[in-house]
Amino acid sequence: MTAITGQPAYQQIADDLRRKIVDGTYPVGEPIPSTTTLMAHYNGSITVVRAAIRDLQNEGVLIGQPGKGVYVQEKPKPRADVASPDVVAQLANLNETVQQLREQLAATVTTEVQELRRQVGVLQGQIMDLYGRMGLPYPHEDAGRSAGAKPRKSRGSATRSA
Amino acid sequence: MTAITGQPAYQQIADDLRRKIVDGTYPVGEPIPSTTTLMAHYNGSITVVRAAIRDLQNEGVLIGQPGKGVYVQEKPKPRADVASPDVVAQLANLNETVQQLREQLAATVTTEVQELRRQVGVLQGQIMDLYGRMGLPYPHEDAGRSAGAKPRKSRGSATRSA
DNA sequence: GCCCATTTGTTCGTATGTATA
DNA sequence: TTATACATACGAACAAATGGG
Repeated sequence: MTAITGQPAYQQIADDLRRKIVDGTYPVGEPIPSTTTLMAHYNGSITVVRAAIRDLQNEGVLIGQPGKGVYVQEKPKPRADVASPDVVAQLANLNETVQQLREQLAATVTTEVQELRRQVGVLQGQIMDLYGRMGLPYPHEDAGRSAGAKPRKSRGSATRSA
Repeated sequence: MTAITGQPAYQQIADDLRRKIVDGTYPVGEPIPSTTTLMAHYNGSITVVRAAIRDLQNEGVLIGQPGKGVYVQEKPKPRADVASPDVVAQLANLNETVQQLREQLAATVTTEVQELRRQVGVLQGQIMDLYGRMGLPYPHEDAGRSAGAKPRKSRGSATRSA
């Protein structure tokens, strides 16, 4: 269930729980699903689920009662003694998340897609070679596409993962 | 090292670290002992030591830097008012936005890349067929590069789609 | 009152990833 | 390359509290 956004799974779960608390999916004063249920829902281990719950408990959003459940706390956060990295931290976290998403998207495009394009170029070169050997003209299957007279050279070792 | 005071070991360790930070045993700006050292000092498992450190990190007292250490953080003690409903609503909105962005990006990228992969596979099959029909060897040495399968060594079940 | 299933809380151990030196 | 250190994640076990037979 947790995506591959570069963010830890337990933070993703914590954010999702936070959202569901704010929008009323988990009403104030009532318990959220049990740890076992959440494990099945997010398809995650007990570690990440409990880490997410513990974070929200430290923030004062949730409160656990052994033998019963984890309840949504009515009082928002009357924390004065310890600073309030709460909202600021969440905002910073979200900004960083967006940044990471963009970076990951760029990385995916620049690696996967470029590699695929390189392979297409190689294949086009091989096709032209075959048609040349057969003495046939290269059929420009697609209008407008000049069908690259020169396949991308891409000599030497391309991106290689040992 | 942790006594039998009815309090959890990780809280005792957290309190002890807090005390040592306040009294200057661990000065501001300098790192506390490593996790391994603290494990030996308190004669506790890595779990309780890391739980204590994590609590202090959530409180803003400590900050960890992977590869270096966990440093005592200077705390200006903002004591600001917390969590106006306006900010909460904005946070919820941002969380939802990020969630939707993740899904959209994942879907788009996967579909595009998968389509490219399929096309490459078709082309490769056709080329090999053509080379075979002509009785020519498939030029592996020239440029052909099979970059489809990446060896992954995922151990347990990490993220499955439910 | 007692047993039992459920649930949270704590603790143990371990593996892996990543950053730093 | 190697070693250290933090961060995340997996799994397991036990205790304590709760509630229903």
